[in-house]
Amino acid sequence: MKIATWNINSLKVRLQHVIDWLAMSRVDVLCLQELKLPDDKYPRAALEAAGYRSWFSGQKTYNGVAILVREGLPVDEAVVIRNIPGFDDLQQRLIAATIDGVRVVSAYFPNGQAPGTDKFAYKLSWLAALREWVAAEMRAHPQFALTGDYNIAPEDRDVHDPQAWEGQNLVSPEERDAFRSLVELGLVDAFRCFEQPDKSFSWWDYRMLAFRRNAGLRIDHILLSPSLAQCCSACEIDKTPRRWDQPSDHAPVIATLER
DNA sequence: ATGGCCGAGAAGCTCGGA
Repeated sequence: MKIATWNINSLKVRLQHVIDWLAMSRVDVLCLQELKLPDDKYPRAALEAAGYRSWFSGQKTYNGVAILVREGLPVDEAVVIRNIPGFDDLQQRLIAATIDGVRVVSAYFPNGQAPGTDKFAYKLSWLAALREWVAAEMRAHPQFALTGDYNIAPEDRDVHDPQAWEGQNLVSPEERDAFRSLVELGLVDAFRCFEQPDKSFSWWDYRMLAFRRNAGLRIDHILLSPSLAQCCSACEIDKTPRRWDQPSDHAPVIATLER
């Protein structure tokens, strides 16, 4: 089973990219973030024509997440969850589904703007609620994958210029502590299970020719429960669609599970 | 030189993103 996560920064603009990338990557599950469209504008039919069924939680203008599942894979409709249970939130940032026995989460973590702001406080409270829910969810689902745009670069090697970024949003100690607290639940960063090129990133600013200079951050992640980590044979960032015309600023991350 | 680029939605601008 191949699972991928991709922040597409508007599904309306990037629909053809998603369809083209599904055709070339042949992933079984694709988690999307930043749909930026309401449920009634979701392009369900076009994605079904491409061979994928969708579960989604949309929102006008901002946020919005989806899980695309290749036709033929069984999905337990009864246990699809939208948003973090018990965390009252108008922003649509999380959806979870059980696909062929694997609990998969597509999450769009808050950006946080800057340490000290209200948005940063919201990010930390969202992260705390996520941690509590994930702890319970892992007990119920031994095969568990937490994928998405974390908006956290967990270590300095995930940052193109750690000195310039020190203390800033996305790399601050509070955010990295929250990331570590997820790892302490037993989750494994699939990308770091394998040899990777230096300066591997998943996001590059649209400005300053950042992609050409590889001035990026690794903020999109696939964290796996121990039993899934054990059967993970590969994890990579696919920079191909970042080179296409009118790209998303993020590249997809793919994990391969031998199951 | 702390802005540059995008997308969305309301209007030729502001907000949010990371």
